[in-house]
Amino acid sequence: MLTKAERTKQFILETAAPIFNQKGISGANIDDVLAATKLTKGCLYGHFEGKEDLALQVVDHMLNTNGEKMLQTISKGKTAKAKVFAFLDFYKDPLNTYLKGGCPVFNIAVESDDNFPAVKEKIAGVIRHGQEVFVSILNQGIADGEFSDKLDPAVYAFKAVAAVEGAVVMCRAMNTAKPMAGLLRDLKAELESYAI
Amino acid sequence: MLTKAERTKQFILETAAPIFNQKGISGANIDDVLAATKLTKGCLYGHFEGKEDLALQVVDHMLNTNGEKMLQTISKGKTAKAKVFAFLDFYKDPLNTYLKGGCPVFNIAVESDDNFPAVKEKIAGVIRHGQEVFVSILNQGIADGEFSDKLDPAVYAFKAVAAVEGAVVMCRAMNTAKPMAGLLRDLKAELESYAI
DNA sequence: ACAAAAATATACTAAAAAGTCTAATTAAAA
DNA sequence: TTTTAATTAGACTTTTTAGTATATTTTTGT
Repeated sequence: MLTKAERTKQFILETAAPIFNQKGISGANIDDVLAATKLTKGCLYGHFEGKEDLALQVVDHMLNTNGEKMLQTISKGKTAKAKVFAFLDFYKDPLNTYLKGGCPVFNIAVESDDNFPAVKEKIAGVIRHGQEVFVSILNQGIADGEFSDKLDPAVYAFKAVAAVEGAVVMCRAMNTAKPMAGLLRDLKAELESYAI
Repeated sequence: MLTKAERTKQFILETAAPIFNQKGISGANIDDVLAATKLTKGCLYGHFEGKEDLALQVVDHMLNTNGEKMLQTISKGKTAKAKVFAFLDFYKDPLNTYLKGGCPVFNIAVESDDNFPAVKEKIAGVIRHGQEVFVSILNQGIADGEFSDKLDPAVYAFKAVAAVEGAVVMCRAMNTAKPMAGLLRDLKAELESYAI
């Protein structure tokens, strides 16, 4: 069983995640977290060295959770095509993301870009790894005779992720999920055009 | 001729733009702007009511400049295809954007999403308008017999912008422009596949 | 059940950031 | 060119936010 302190820390991370995802690292403040958790400074500073430490651990928590959710989603598909479709469908409701505030990977990527080099490095790793997984799924699909070798895995993987992530931002700004539906249909159709 | 005050204000906006684009509205502070402009508080507060007013006007300035640059870029192309290609090439060097810190539209979209409703509305308008322009260019291309009517303007326009904007963020995070090149080639090839 | 250790509450201090005020300088119109 | 209005400098105040220190309570192992 988890110790009380471990549970408290976990609780802080989970409660702080949507705050940081929505307000960003610069925009979020300690008092927001205290208000949301209904804990006090003494408690929070017992678990984290300061705001920077908290932010870093919240970021880690968000990225880990996101990675797990993604992996779980993809693993539901048996074929390469099913995996890619599952990935795409993960983004079908950009206005109601599992974590309030949209995709943490992108949100953090934008904010960390010129401000938090350590965080930026972490995000770069997440993106690179995601691309590797995506590419290897497509390669497997080609090897299994599921797709023609005319399909360029690296190009499709990058386009799919970039488009879908960009679409989340655009849909959220415009407050409509409609264009996302068209995009997902299109990306699926393109992949199917390589089906053998 | 511009009055001195007008020039000073313009100078402040131009100097503050990259600061806000890189650090965000929450992350940027007045002292950053004062340091960069080498002006003093009295001066700055003579031109702006406060940080919020400054931020709003900087955002406007960035969006206007971006819109002009985009329009200018697109208008260089005579045919619909040339216009779209020009648009796409606008993003070919995501690591060295004309405004330091990447695309202001996306940066602002991400930050304003859950924090600055007024700014978010403005961004939504910019995105919507961009889509309208893009779609009408493609429609013109179809009308002119440049493209087959199999091309779905709304879908292509949304995908192109989402992908290219998403790609900017990903490339910047990973610190490489390489995948962008592949994406642009792919988006161009797809458009050309509709050429008559 | 009890003692030691850990966790939490509260009041406090420190630092950073925003914003104000008055004097001086400088630009623009008569 | 002079005079009035606008602009700018710089020190000051206020507010917000981060962080600390100590007392108290609660866990946890014996």
